[in-house]
Amino acid sequence: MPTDDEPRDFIRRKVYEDVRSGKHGGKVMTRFPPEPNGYLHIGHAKAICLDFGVAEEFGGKCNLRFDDTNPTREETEYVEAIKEDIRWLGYYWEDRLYFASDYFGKMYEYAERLVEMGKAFVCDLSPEEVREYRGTLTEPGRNSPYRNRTPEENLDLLRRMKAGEFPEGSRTLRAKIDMAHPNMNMRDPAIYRILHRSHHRTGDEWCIYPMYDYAHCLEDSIEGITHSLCTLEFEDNRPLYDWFLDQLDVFHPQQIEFARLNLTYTVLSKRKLSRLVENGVVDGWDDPRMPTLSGIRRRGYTAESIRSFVDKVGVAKRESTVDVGLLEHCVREDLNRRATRYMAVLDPLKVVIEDYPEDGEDWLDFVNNPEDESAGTRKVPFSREIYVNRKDFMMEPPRKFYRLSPGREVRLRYAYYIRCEDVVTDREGNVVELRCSHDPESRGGSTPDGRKVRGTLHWVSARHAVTVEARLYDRLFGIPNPMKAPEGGTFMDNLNPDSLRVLPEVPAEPALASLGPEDLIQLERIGYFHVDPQRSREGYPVLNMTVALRDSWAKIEKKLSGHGK
RNA sequence: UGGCGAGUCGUCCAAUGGUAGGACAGCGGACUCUGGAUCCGCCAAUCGGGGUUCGAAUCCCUGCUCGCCAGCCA
Repeated sequence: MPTDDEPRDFIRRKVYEDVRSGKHGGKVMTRFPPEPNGYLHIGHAKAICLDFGVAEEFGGKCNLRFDDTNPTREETEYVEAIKEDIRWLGYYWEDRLYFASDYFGKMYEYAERLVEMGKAFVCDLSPEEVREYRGTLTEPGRNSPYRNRTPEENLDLLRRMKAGEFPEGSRTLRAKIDMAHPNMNMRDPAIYRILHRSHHRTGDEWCIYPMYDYAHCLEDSIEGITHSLCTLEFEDNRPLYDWFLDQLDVFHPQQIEFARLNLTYTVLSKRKLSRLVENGVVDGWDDPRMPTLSGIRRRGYTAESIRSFVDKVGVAKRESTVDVGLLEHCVREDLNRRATRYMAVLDPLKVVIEDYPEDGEDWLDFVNNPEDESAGTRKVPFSREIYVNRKDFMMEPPRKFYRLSPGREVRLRYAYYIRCEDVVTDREGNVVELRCSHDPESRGGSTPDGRKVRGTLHWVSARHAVTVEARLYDRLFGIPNPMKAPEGGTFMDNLNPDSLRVLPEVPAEPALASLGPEDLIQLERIGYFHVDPQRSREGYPVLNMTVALRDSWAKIEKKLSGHGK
């Protein structure tokens, strides 16, 4: 329980006050209630961190409960994937794994009770008729002609519904509230519908299934949930949540709503995400470009960075869209601390050190992680022919360009100072090779004379290089709000065509060949990468770019070209 | 023209009658063997109009804007 500082948001403040005032004996119990019909995404991470976090902070517990009340769309496959995602995020439900379907019996008993109390009735209206009778936002609805059936008749009908005597969709059990209520949810909402479907857990035991509003409040009540946290769109459902619990006179949790997470350059809805998968825009639910937890994980995001992100985003009731840049900041922050540094050259340009012995070789000390001294050093091979990045050379450098150009001296990271003596071009004038000299005094990366060299380049010894694959990812959508579609278009029209670039033959230092699966690394001066557990093969790691390093040269470059024109 | 909810720097979150603060982004600088990291600084906001008060982002009135709700989905 937070001691010195005040609760961080309105939910924690409410819980804090309830605990202090002794409500529920000062106990806190929450739940994370996913429907097992799809994969979890970063938006769910916010809910998970809130549900589990609040419980943890106030000495309570959080249940994992699958809200499986609709057999037409739920599957066991999702149950396992969801459990894995939550575990990965670092939250534990211990032995508190529940299913709404565990309570079907109890819920049915309660339904009979409502019928006996005259608070629910069996309605024979068709779905179309129900819609007509419901009225509109501005006009009241009309009572169902079946609304006045006696409790005895209703009970008999309900039992026969349960026994499977009626076809799917022919009848419903409805709450008897008020067809003129300004809140549509209170206009005699359905409690049970007939569905002759096998359920992933209860099989064919049931052919009537409870609706969300009826089921959810009872699930919470049965589990003794004190604070039932959900998103804003359920605000209108709260009166109904309370109504059922009041009628039944059972333990009454409090539902509290908060704004769901939205992200720029991203879509976060199962429907839209599945459209990306179905249309082959991405490789699957765990494509590293997907905002699903499995995708993000494969991309190389750490659980810690997600939790830190959720923490920074905060919780409120205002609908908002968080800059995806904040997420990127959070991974960089975490990865900077923990990623081992390596060198690889994405766009190689050959450099020959002319005054270096033909078959010479040198193993130089490379700092594994400047942020973590305990990570130590390793040896990296150097030789006469190396690769540097093509963009680190310019024939005619603009102002403030500190890298290689004719006659210019730069440092090779942890190796030598080299000077560009000559440039080899092909017929079209393309630079194909650089001829350089080196200063033997500069071995390791500095000279006794203390001379200043501004540019430091990463490099790979050609003779020693191993080959890796690099997969460079960019935002899936090209504009901040993908939903802002052109006339007659959809969010699919806003896809970024360059969201994936594959470089199958990247020369890299030898150490990269022996990376373990799921290693988190930094390729110096490029970005953070994650060894793809599915695509990598022995000796040929496939590196997913998690996020690029901040690139202030790119900014300067942009500004220079902007002013130049 | 029904009900519910929300409006604070570009973005996200604080301040709950007493100096509008933090984070990200942006801009400038220092430092640096990653143009990374780090450090310092700067820019930048209370939806409008009335009112109450010594004092209002906060309370009252009024207007405006945005979101959600008419599944036998959750």
